[in-house]
Amino acid sequence: MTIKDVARAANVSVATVSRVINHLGNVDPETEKRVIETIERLNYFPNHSAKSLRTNSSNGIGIVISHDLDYFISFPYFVEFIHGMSAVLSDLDYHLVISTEKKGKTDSYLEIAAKGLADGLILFDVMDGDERIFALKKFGIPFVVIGRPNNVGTYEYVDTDNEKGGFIATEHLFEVGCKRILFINGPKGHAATRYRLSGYIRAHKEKGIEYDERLVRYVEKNSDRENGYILTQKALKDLSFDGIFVSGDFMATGAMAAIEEAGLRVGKDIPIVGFDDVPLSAMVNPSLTTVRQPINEVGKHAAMILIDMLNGKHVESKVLDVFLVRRNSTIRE
Amino acid sequence: MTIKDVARAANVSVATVSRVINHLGNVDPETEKRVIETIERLNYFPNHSAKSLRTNSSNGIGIVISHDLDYFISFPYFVEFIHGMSAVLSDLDYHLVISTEKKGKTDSYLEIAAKGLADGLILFDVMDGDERIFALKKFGIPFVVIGRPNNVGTYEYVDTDNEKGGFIATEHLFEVGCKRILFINGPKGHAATRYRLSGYIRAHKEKGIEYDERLVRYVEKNSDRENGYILTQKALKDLSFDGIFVSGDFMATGAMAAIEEAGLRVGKDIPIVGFDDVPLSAMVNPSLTTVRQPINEVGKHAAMILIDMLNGKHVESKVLDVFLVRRNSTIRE
DNA sequence: CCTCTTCATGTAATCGATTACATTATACTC
DNA sequence: GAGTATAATGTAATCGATTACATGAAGAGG
Repeated sequence: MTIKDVARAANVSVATVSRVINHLGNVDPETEKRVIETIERLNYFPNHSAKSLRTNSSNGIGIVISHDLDYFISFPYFVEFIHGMSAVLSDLDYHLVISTEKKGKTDSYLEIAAKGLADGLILFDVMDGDERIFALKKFGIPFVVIGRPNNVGTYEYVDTDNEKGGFIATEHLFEVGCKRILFINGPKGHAATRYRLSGYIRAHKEKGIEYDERLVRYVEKNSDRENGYILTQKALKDLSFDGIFVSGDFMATGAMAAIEEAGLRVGKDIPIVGFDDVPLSAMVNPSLTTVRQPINEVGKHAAMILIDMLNGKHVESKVLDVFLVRRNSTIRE
Repeated sequence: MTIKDVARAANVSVATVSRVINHLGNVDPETEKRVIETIERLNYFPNHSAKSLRTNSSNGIGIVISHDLDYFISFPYFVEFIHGMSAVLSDLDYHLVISTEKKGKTDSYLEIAAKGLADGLILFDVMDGDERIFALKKFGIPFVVIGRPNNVGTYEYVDTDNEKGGFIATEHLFEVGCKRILFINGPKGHAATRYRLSGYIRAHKEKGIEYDERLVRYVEKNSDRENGYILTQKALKDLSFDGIFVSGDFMATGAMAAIEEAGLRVGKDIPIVGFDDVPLSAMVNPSLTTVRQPINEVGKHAAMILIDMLNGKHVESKVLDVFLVRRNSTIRE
């Protein structure tokens, strides 16, 4: 079933069919109607490869996922992100192309665009100094970064306001009476880790409390429950603190477990604030006060910005607001 | 950068370059070396659309996600599933194409294949009697179904052993002394719902306990915490039971909350078994005994079967084993 | 009634790969 | 050394769309 078949069946030329499909005008309403009917009757869909080849554009947006599952797990909202993107993409007749970084190969992200499988890329696991950004710019491949990594030159991005997140989490802990707040942060080298620390420090400044570097701990790699547990246990031995801000809800549940195991009560003795607001956070006991990020919106904006770039429009990076979800882990009563 | 540029630069014809790229042999080792070097020097990647157009195959596997987020949320392992698929796909040089069901349109799943964007589809939200299956067969589009819906003719599928899951969950509850087990099942019309019920019934038969239909409740639509809570509360009024099997861990946390609110203790008074083993399940208090499904493997097998189909190989549907993860929600002590 | 637009439509080149077929060179058989 | 198989390579058609350009008809203006 090709455009020729449709043309024949509708008794017009392929050019006319193409004009109808692409709404280019200059077609007699009568003819147009006949063509549309024929298209539907024959169940014709224009061949994507042919169109793509001819127009030199694929209408695909590429995502490359790293080979190890780690990052996936530490990005609990991946599905929500994809869904946010999808809504925009399908409205504009784009689709998502997902490729996986092959073992041993490191340039799948380039390949997907160079091949013409995607017109642009979304990068969502970029570390400070990531050299992929330079490669993409060198090859002139449009892309949008989720987050704001350092030392990678300039680029368009969509991020949540991690600085504010760090600030309101810390501020809230001050509000419920904490004085020395343990901060279990994400891995070094991530933009979010840096921004959340800034927020944490700013909250100290505004409160007039001196910032004690020793209270900030970084997870080695994965922000999972296990590491939250271990780091908290260690901190309990090392130093004194009266509240915890944990940069990730899975980690936070680990911290909660360590606190309770030490005979302390989460909330009453040690208030805890998490980050992310994963479904889990409402369900644990006590439920977890946490910072919620509009991940769905991140996906939406990333898609919109990228598509605007592809259409040569002026685009602006975006930082989306976050807010505190108050639950029981910070109630003293 | 096209195959012509490479041919010119390597001083051969496009045919020879193509032979090298596709490992078709009949190329002088000397020439081959020169061509490979040229390809790498020029950073050439064959145009996907051209190849796809000519060979009439896209190397894409399609997934269409429904427009509402509901299903997504009730499929907590979506990411794991995608990741399982991805590993296989990238090894075999396939990629994933994700499209979203457009508002008002209902044939995105057909379109994606008819356009030639994907060579085959994975369907993972098929209800009993879903008419998409018939359409796909009519158009000769290869596909693999996740799950085993009824009344949709024959098809290839990958599923987890939900019958066994229902059985071992129920059996375990009998083992810890339950006699009347409330079963909060998923929505009617889903294959998993049916199979889990069969397992539940079989466990009764083997134990010699009469199966009481009134103990089985179905959630209306979403297997979420809210509905688990509501159904359990209602059951507490309606009937007597001494254990609960909940067809989904999110729902199970709702059930746990309702039980505790009623002044009963989960485990000691009312043991509860869930299904899915989402990350949450290990973190709630008490931790949830549940049935674990190898979702990653489901993704892997779905990809393998579909690709085998595309290559005209003989394929066999697959049912993957499940197992019980024993935690504290079924400890009496 | 002749010229000039404008509209509706068609013809054919084109995008970048694959591949059937042709061609040449080389090696092998007897 | 003639005949033939085999290897290495090239030429050109092809996939299915888009689109520049050509064409003819109809309407406008004088």
